[in-house]
Amino acid sequence: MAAASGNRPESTGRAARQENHTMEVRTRFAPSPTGYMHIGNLRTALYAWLHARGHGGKFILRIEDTDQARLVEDSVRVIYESLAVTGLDYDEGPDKGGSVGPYVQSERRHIYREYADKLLASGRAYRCFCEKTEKQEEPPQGEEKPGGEQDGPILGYDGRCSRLSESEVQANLSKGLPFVVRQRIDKDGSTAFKDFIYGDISVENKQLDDQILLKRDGFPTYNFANVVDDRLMGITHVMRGCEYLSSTPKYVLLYKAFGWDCPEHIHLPHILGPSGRKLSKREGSVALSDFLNRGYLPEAVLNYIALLGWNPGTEQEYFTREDLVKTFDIARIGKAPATFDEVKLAWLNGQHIKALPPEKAHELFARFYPAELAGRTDLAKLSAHIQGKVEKPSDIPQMTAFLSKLDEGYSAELFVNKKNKTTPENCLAALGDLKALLAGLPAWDFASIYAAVLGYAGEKGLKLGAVMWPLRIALSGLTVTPTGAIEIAELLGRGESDRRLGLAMEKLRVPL
RNA sequence: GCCCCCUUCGUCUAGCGGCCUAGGACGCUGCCCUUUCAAGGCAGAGAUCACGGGUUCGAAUCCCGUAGGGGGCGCCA
Repeated sequence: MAAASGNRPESTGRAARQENHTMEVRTRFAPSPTGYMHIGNLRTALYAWLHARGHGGKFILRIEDTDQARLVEDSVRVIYESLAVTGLDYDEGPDKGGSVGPYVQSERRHIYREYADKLLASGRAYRCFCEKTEKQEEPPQGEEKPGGEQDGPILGYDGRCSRLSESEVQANLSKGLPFVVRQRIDKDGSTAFKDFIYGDISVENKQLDDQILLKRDGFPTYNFANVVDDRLMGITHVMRGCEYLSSTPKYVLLYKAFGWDCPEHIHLPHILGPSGRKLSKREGSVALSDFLNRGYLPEAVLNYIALLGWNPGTEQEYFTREDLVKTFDIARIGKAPATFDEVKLAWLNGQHIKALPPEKAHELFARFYPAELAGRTDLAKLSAHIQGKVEKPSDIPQMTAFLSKLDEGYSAELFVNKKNKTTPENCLAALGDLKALLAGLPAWDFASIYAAVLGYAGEKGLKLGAVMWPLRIALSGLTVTPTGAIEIAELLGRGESDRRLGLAMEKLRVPL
């Protein structure tokens, strides 16, 4: 106990957070099959996985498919693939088995019914025969709310069926009326729990609705299935987004109703999109596949999202998956939401690309080379040249377009550069000399071309940059290229290099 | 509307009462470099720690309030 704060609620500062090491750590990732892996969910999975792996515990995959209306075909496969590609391996799951299965909620309906019956028997739950009340649709975005007074839905269920007599219930039942099972919540007092990240959270019970446990179709709600499953599966640390923070007291009440101890609750701060709202599809990429398709490495994505809401307490930012396992600590998860910044992700991706063995980098880049480049240049060599500077492989087609086709309309003004003291005149002269020099070269490889250019610069008393500048532009039509000028010449080949040099000279003969 | 949570450079963050004239990273700017740009190395700009009160010899750090932001209030998860 942190005594520093006297008899005030305990500090939620990091030093005050202590872990319970008495039992084996079991964490779970419990996605619902939506058809794609949301980057925020992936972070939740990552943290849960890291915590299990870092403590020699078990990581469990559970599929939460209790919403029959929203089933998306093939979406469980997306979950498997996402976890596989990111290396978040699980010890128990639908396709792995385990002693507390099944691991798909739709296959556990008899279990939920059994537990709902227990609650019904003890009076902690009741049958509700009321009409279905669904959430009304939000008004379309950007539309004025007339009167300006109708924000938010009206507060919950009035609990009328909780007062039904036993005979009334039996009568309804024999009439075959459909019903849901609701949790009976005493509206007096308040319910508190201690979140590992956010500290003491307390909500007045009158704020809590008699939540539905079993739906009309017999499927459990998330609320109910979650509590039952986490308990039955022996989950010690429940990690999930903090949108559940204010409804957790309801879950706590459910644990109490069963006479169960609560697991450790670890609510994670949100990841925000550029607008400051929860990261969502409408403002850019949220699916893991979006990032993978653009050539982000799974490990870089993991590295980046790990840092969104967590930090190691050191200045290290580059982490392999194994580094993360060694370093990750739930005590260093923050409370404030974090904005997703693709620019920094790209930088980190560049760092991970640099660390790749050259074959692996080439394998990654190869997916992005335009077909027309394949026949013209040595792509493996190109990959080696650009490995140090590619951050986002999906940029490759645009970065390398000049190699397969020169944009001949580039402006001769590009040759003028103050720093290198280049003018159209001296560029023309240099290019003329170089063209002749290179044409006579016995071998066409980097070393030979470089030696020739270097020799020429020395002979003329020019800075190398002053020679490279016009050469680069002549060969590429660009002032910025992904590789050095010599590499370009080598990749282009003797004939094409010569042609481009000639073209540049023609351009330079026309006065600006 | 009611409830819960959050608030340090543009962004991710360090910070747990004196080490803070607030540190690091991305981005930005500049310099260095016998390949321009990039990469790499170095340097710099950038935060009156949301605001206002209090506690204290001393507060970014503790307390209270205000504002702003986010989330929840579904037979969705």
